[in-house]
Amino acid sequence: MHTRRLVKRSTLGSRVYAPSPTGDGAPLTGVVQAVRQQENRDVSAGARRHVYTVLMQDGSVKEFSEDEIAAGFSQTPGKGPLKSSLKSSGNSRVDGTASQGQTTEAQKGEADPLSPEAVEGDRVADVRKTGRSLECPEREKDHTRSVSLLEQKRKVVSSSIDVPHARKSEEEVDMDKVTAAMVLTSLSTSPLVRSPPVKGTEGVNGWWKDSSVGCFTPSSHSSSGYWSWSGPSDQSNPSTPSPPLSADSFKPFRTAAAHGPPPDDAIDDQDGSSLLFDEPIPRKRKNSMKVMFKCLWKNCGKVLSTAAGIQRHIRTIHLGRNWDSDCSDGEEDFYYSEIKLNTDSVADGLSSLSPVSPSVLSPVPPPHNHHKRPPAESGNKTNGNKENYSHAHSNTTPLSRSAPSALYLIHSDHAYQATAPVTIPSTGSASGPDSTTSVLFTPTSNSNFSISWQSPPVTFTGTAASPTQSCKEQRSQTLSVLSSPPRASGSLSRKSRGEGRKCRKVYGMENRDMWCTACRWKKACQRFTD
DNA sequence: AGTGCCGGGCC
DNA sequence: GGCCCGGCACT
Ligand SMILES: [Zn+2]
Repeated sequence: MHTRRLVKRSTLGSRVYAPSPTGDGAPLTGVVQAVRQQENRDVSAGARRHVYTVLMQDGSVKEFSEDEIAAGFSQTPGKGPLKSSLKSSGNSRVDGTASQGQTTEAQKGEADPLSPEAVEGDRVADVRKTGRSLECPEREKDHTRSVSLLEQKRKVVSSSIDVPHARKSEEEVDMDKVTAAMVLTSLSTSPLVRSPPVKGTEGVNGWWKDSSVGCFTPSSHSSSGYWSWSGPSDQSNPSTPSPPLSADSFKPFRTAAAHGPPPDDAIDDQDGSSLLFDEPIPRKRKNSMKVMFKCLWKNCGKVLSTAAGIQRHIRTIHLGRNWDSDCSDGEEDFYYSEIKLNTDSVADGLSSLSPVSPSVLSPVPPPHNHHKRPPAESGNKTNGNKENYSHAHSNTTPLSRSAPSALYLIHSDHAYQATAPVTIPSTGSASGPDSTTSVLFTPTSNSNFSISWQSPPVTFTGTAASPTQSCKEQRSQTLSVLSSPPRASGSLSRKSRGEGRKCRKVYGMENRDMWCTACRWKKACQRFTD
């Protein structure tokens, strides 16, 4: 509704890049203090152009023409075709009509080649205007495209935020996210190395920090408590105590969803221009995710939709092997990672971003392989069991190696422990020590874990029937774990259902009275919590 | 089709 | 509150 975001107000207060006085070097940033319009049919812009009075970062005040500033913009670091998230939609104004002139126009001049699905630059200008550290990286987007469709939706600020100085292109950031995620996982889970400091990868750290502040802010908090919650514990969530919008909010690449502004509402608020409210969205538990696989090889951001594809890609392109699909030693696993995204819109963005161009900061590839970067070969031929946690498995680093696996084992173990003790109504199973029970409980589906603790990995040493699948699971788990900041720990983005059996299953409908009350009331089981 | 459980309604 | 259940996500 009343969305009115004022029409393109001037860009006063906006931060802009201006050509460096010396003519060449890096552009300086400054804040627009005033804007003047001049009649002067100049070249490009059409009838009029603006002159900006900019307060430079060094304190001086200068005037720049539209073009100059524009140039500054376009040379912004990343040249990413990134598209990302902005969800444009314009309710009432937003679209291009209104604001003609300004920065937008200039930008368009040079940035559109890449991403077709860009959003309108307008929006960008808008945001920028707030003066607050701008964030959304989507500076260069073409505006040409008929965004009309998009515009129909509500406009939401992108989830990715970018700090002006950050010199990375969006894609780089994306890659880094993935990479860092991996790093963090392996490290943080390692019993030996508990501290977060990821040494040697400060670059990664850097963005991680940045993005967590500006980009994602997963405000997930699900009242994971018992059904008799004692109030949602919003730990230190600075933002509004708003209702649990999305529990599944952060997928690494989740960008502004087609619906509300969930992930970044916090940001939005600060932005001061939160025009939209959350729509009704009655129950949003829907999860139409799409899985993509991204190559983590240095400077390669290839994204494919199938694991096989990406594996092949890595094997042939990066590892220099050429045999076919099926026989792999599993090494490729280390060089790609799975990413989930919901709906197509996002997918588009990713794909468009795949053609990476080597730029300043190169993403750090899977840290643990760090040394083994050069096309190594099947060093440890643990055999192609991709059933594993991609990394950590046949790895060289002792540390990382033990970490994740340990974690998983423990985890599963724990889970079983919880259930095992339960006395199953049916048989008395005369002498049924652990072995018996375990057998009993082993769920056929996610047997990866359980098996490993019980019997030698022989099981899957052979040829993994459906590697991708299990792989997938692993990864997703991994990702979700790390994508959530430490504090949000308790709440996973979702509660991967299934897992342990609950009262109903254990006791059966017949013995309903044996269920815990929660179960009886169709609430979250209290007896068998996962 | 079955399970787990959220959101709600009724008392 | 206790209790029940519609309905949905997920398997
Ligand atoms: Zn129960």
